[in-house]
Amino acid sequence: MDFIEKELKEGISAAFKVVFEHDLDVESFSLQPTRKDFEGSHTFVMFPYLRVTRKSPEESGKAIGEYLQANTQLVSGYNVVKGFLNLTIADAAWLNALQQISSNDTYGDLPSNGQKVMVEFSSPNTNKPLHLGHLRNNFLGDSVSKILKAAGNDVMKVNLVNDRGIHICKSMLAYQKFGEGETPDSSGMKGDHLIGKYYVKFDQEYKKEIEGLIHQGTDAEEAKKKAPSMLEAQQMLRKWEEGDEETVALWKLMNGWVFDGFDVSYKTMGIEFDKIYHESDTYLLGKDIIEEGLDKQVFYKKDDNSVWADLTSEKMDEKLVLRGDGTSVYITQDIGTCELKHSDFPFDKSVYVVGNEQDYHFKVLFSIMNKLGREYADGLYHLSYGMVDLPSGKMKSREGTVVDADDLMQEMFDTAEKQTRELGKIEGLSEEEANKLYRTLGLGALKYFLLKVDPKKRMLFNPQESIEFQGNTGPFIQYTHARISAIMRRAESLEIQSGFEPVGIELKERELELIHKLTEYPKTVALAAEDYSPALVAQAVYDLAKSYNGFYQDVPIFNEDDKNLVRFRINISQAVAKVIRHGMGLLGIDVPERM
RNA sequence: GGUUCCAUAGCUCAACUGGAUAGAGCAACUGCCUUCUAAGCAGUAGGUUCCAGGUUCGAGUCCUGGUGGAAUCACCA
Repeated sequence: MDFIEKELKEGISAAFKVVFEHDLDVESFSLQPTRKDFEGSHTFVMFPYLRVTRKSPEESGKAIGEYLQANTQLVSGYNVVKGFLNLTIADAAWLNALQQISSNDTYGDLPSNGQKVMVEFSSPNTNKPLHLGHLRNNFLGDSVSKILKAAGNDVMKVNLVNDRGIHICKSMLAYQKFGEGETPDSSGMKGDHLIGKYYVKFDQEYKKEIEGLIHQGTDAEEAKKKAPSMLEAQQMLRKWEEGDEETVALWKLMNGWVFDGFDVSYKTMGIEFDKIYHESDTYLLGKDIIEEGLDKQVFYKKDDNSVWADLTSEKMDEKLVLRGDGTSVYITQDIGTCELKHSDFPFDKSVYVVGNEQDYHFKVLFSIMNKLGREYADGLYHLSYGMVDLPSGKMKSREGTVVDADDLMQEMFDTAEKQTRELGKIEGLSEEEANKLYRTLGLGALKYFLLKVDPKKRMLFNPQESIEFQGNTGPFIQYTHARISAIMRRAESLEIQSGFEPVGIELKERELELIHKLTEYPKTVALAAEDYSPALVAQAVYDLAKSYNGFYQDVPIFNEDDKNLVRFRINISQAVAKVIRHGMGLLGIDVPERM
């Protein structure tokens, strides 16, 4: 909380004590920003306290306002409309706040809270390339990690790669049959795209076989199970699990290609992990915990030897945790992996960035960890984000209705280049600088587009209407930063010293608005961390940039006789740029010095 | 069918967690580049917040019941 708000709340609390002889806990209420149509910046709502004041809302507000104005340096005026007490803060306090912000190089970073947080995201399958949905996942996970870190947590970013299983075998099988020794080098394709091609190929063949069987009179469900391709894929999975040399060699070869491809994509996205888990190493985990659960009577056995968890008391169903033949299912692995993660990094919180289609799975998982008596179970959190829809509906890899991640990023870079050229803004840039700028802008537009929406909500992406560079967009905010950079360059060339004297300055509306927004920024970071919501940061940074552009339009910076005022306005600009850079950084977006 | 989530301007999204006259961007229309970057700024128009009740001084937000949509309810992952 910034000191203006802190002092204000303490003042209000003191006012209640003196005027109404009532103890009002500072933590028990909050102030809200005053609506634009009224005088003032902070508003206190009187309605909830009328029982205490035993006066009309207007009289109560007036009494508090009067006290604050008379007894604090902070409040220079007030007005009461209905039950809303609007408070005006003295210019000196705002100027003081700006100086504090300016002198703080890590403004926006909150003090350490000693909490360890693990964030798991991305978690791709190695049988197909990344698509738009993965982009939302990756950007979200990366941004949330950065926000949590800024909010004072010790953060560990992990990626659990799903590199084994029947879906991988499908690609392998199709490659064996139709691949003819093709490699990423020979085909000129990125490894993940090459493998994806064979995954689609498998599905086509498989569908043909099903149709053939149905034509011969087999019913649909039966045909899906009996199709030769599927039987072969299952056979291959068994061979893989037995460690068959030839199968494992092919698996390693093809996975290697995919990883090379993914590395390129992650690099383009600007995303890194602290640790990578492979499901091929972890898929057998969890069985010993199932044993433990049986001993503790958290689980029970059925006649066929299969093991179950009964969650009916928590309005969920029974859940299979181990098959009758002793092999594991999805949740078995997750139970084991959860334990492994905690022993690797004893977290207070563990965040799973996974789509909301798995809501039920995680509810079950967390409930089981809880029943098993894991003290860390309360810290498990499913960051459940909504799907990205296309106008045609949901994306499906197998049906080819996906927006490919690499293609989309390239399109964004191309669009950025086109727009930059059209606006004639490449003058004076080297080829290398220009290319870097296109990437910064293109990726900024894309990340901002996906992160500005509340993660929990599903969102729509229309490929026909390309992502904008004007309005509420990444490039708009980047542009604001570039503008300020230009001002800083000019200030430097004019040898204007930084810093200003906080006296004799009468704040303009636009200046006050900017400082007010700057002071609220740390609160936004804290709230974004609490809600796991980069959207809050995006909104705040956009608001700030929007305000700055208004200021830029209305208020001259250099064309001003009072040199102290010039320095003050440069100081504001610098502080705004600092917060924009910090906020965009939390979204994983770079800001350019010129554009 | 059960469970969970969602429904706000023509479109994409906000609304500080129950506060004042519901805000931005895009699209449409008007203005503003011989002064610091027009990827900008200012303005016009656009709303029965899906419907019907309820709680409250106050409801887009909470409760109940509808309508419409999505996800999930696998010995797939």
